Amino acid sequence: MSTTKEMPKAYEPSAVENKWYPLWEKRGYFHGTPDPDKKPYSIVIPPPNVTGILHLGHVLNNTLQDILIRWRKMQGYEVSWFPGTDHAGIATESKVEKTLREAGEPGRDELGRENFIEKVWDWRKQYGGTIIKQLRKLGTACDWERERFTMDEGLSFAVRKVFVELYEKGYIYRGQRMINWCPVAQTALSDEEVIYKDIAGKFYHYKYPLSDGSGFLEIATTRPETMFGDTAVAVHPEDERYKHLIGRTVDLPLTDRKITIIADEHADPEKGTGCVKITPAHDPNDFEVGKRHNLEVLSIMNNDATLNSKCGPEFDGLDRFEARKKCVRMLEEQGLMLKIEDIQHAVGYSERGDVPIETMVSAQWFCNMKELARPALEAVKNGDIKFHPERWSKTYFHWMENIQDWCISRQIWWGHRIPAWYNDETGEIFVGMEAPDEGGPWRQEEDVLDTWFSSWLWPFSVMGWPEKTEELEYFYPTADLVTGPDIIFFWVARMIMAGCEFMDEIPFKNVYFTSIIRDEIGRKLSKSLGNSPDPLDVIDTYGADALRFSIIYIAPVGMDIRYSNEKCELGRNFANKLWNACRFRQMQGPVTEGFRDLSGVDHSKLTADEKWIISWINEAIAMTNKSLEEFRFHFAAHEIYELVWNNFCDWFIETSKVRLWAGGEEKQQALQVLDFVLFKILRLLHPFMPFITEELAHQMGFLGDNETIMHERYPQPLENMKIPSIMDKDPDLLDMVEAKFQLVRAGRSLKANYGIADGKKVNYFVKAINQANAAFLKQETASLKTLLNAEHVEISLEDFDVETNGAAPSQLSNCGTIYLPLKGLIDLDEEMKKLDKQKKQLLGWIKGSEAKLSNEKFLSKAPEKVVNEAKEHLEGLKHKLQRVEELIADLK
RNA sequence: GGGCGAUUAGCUCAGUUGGCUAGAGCACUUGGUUUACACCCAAGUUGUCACAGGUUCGAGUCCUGUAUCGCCCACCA
Repeated sequence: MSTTKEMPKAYEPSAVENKWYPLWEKRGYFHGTPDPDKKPYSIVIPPPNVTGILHLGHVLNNTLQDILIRWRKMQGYEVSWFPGTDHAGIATESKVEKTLREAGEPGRDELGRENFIEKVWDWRKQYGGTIIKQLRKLGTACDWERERFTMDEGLSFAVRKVFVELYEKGYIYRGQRMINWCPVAQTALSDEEVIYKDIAGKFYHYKYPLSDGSGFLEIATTRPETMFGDTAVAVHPEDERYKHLIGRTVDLPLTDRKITIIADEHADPEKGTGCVKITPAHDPNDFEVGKRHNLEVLSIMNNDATLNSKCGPEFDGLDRFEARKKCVRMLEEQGLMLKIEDIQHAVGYSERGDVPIETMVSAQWFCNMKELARPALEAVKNGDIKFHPERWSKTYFHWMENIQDWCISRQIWWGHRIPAWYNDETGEIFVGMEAPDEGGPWRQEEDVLDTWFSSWLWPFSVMGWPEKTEELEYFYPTADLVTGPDIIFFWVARMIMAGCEFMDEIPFKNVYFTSIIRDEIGRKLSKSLGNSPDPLDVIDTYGADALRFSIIYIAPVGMDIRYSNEKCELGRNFANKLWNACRFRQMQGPVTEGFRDLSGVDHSKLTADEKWIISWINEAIAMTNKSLEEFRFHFAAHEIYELVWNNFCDWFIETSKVRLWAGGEEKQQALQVLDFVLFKILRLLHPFMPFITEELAHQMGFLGDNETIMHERYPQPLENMKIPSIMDKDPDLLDMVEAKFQLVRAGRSLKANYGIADGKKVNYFVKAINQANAAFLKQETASLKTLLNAEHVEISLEDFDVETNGAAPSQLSNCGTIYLPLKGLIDLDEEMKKLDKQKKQLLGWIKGSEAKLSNEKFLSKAPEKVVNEAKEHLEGLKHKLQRVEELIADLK
């Protein structure tokens, strides 16, 4: 592999990204096959809606999964990330309807069921792959050969099988019940699809006159138009105000009906007027009251939420909100309206249609979840499944412990048609995998299933269930699930239930809940607000790696992210920094043989700086692996960022220049260490920034044309690498290296304070604090000269000679005091001020420290280690004070 | 009404079983084209850790309460 081609000065992501992804895919690197010699690691993607286009939520979510997949793969697991899309019944159906409408083509009802469904399939063929293509731009290592769609043959078969099984068990049933109805999509919805919003509304108080003319009842409601469906008025049985009226009737205004006053505990004497109008067909509570009292269930609404003929000719066909106005007006005209109050109240909205839903009674299919919930609840309680952050389990428990029957039928066409057939002659219902083969007037159920009724099988249906496939055997259960907390009920809970029920095994061991992404000022990202950046634009501008890294870097665990495109500069700059570090290395010569294991280096000859960087990389390796184990992604990102930028680039590369410029053996060793560290960094970073790391590993000559960084082992702490001489921990040595850097900072600071350009060569004098440091610093003179950009650095145990050199500005550090002799140019006032300030500060700290150490209780109760540290600390402070006082004396 | 979370530098946030003289990035100030990088380097400035109590030798970290903001759940007429 040639490494002589010069790298461009700045990293240019798009060419690199477009080159590698197709290669990776073509070479099958993303594909996992059952291998008994390896441990399996699998993830199923939360299938995006087939109508979807990539947004930042997907970016975060899929980057996290990709990090896990690539990391585990490099750790030696056989991995497979099962991708696919969800048919998203209501969303897709309305999307296609809209498309047809806009194209002026015949609409859904005109086309009829068969033709319309065909149109949806056409649409899916044409546009359904959009998000899948977009995911590739992000670099996701999905096992594309295993891509599935929730309406594929196999998955549809699984859905039918599950339906039949649950029906036979008696969990699934058909019944007349109160459901949520979306007037826009004109279908039933599950409870989870209803979003409650606090809305400003009116509270209407008006009269229901007693039929005998002896007075009236005052009732209060937010929805007067539902009065056409009233079949009773309820009062509390113990309510003294109304007790005597129970059993009598009122004249229902605007109608010619009389309704009975009934006694029911539902009526709360404390609330409103204590009288409640009962509308069994349109209110869940009233429905229950109606059942208790055998009241007529009087439906007054059409499917599009207009009133029906039961409401009389004046209201028939009128929209519910129009009807409300008209009702109010008529009540006022008839002198029945008492008062209208403004109130804030929660109104259920349909997720899709964004209009208030209607609760109404309807014949639908339901699934009783009680038994299914039991083992699923247990699985999280006993820790078989862990939530991260853990607190989400509370939400889960609460929902699962109060789980309601799931309304699973939808009055749309796009989806899995319910495998039930009605015999109109006999009234029989047949439920089975296929239509009943005996003759007869069997008619299949028109309804389809809730989309989530296929999604909840995803972890095993993608692997071929109910067939006992090799994949299922090997990759199930999956390891980790990465998803948003907003679908904990819709999806996560139900998958756990389905896994326990149909596989007899949990579907995943860990669930990581991602942050919710908001804009800079904390608003949710949405198309209508126009605050939702297109990730593809971001990738164009900054690069996929930059986007990935930035979003991980800024994502706090379990909290919302405040995102803005500018934040991607962080990732872009980081990528560029890494690029240039490699570029620098490459300019020094071809790759060395020791880039994997430092094999060309006599370990006993490693310099202090080299040991220092190796110890740091070791630390970073340990921390990164640990952080990923714990799903602390941003921690890992910070760890690597700091390693690369602060430790490697700012210090190590700079100090290694001494040895590189020296040439010969010294240079060879320096190159080996640089290669060794860089190759570790690239591998460490690969899961986060897959493109640039692959590119650089090749550019640097670490890998050949037919190799990939994905097949390299993820770095492990060096203890496992049998390089004992590197790891013979010499804590004093590492401390001395740190102290050296501190000394360098002090020296640079002196320069800056005196307005001397950083590049100007100067002379320094260093008084070391002791023999050991003096010896060390002497040995490091060349390094100091380079780092300080100095002509000369004199290391001594003697005092700086004020007599001959004149007073010089100085700075303390942990290994010595550094002086910048300026031949009389010193600003004495400034120096005195600086030293005075330091002295005051030191005195303050010493006082605090002494107080602490003279506290008997501290000495007796604090751990010995803490006490000793405090003592050492005080010694250090006193020593520093002494040195400051000497400097002050010198100035005088 | 119940539950959960947040409150730390101008902004966005770290701070993992209590040991901090409270950190990072961005922004800001000053200087800099040193043979990797101006997507850069160097040197700086910036804080009653929301408030009030408590536990402790020691609290940003634990406990109680208060305030503000946000999210979720709940059938309220």
